[in-house]
Amino acid sequence: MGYWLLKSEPDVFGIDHLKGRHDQTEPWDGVRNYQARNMLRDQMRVGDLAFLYHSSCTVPGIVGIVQVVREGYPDASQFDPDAKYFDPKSSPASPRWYRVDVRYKRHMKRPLPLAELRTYASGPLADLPLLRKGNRLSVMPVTPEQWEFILALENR
DNA sequence: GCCAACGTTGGC
DNA sequence: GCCAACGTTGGC
Repeated sequence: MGYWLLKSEPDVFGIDHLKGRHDQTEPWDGVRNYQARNMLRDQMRVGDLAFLYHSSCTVPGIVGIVQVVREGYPDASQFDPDAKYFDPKSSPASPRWYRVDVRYKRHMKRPLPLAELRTYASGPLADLPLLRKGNRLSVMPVTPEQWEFILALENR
C-alpha cells in the first residue's frame, strides 16, 4: 500500500468540507502540474492513504487522513470551457490531466503544524518533499517510515 | 503584502 | 535548445 501527502488550501478543498460530503468522497482535481499528474495517473492505488495538508492558511499543516477510492481517470474540468481549470490544449481523446477520488478517513487527533514538522527536517523527515525549500507539489509520496513517524507525532 | 522559488511559455 | 520573462505558489 502506498502513502501520500495531498496539499490544498482549506477554502478550495478543506477536510471539514470533505467530511460533510455525501459518501465523504470527492475528486482530487484541478492539478495542473506534470509531476503531480504522473503520480495521480500512474502510481496512486485504491486503498492508498494520504495525509491531507492545509496550505496558505493561518496554521499550515497536516489536518487529517484520506483514502484513495478511485484510481487515476481524466479530470473532467479540463474539457469544460467555463471551468476554472479548462485546458484548451487537452481533449477527451488524449486527456492531459488526471484526478483520483478520495474519501475522508479521519481528522488527526490534533493538527500537525508545518513548523513542528520542520523540527524533524534534519532527522526522520529529512527527505519529505514537503519540507524541501521551494516545494510546490500538491501531490507527493510519503515513505512508510515517514508515515509512521508522523502518525506518532499525534500523541505528543 | 512581500518575496523567494519554481514551472511554463515563447522568442530567437 | 537556450534562456529571459512571466505567472503562480505558499510561508511568513
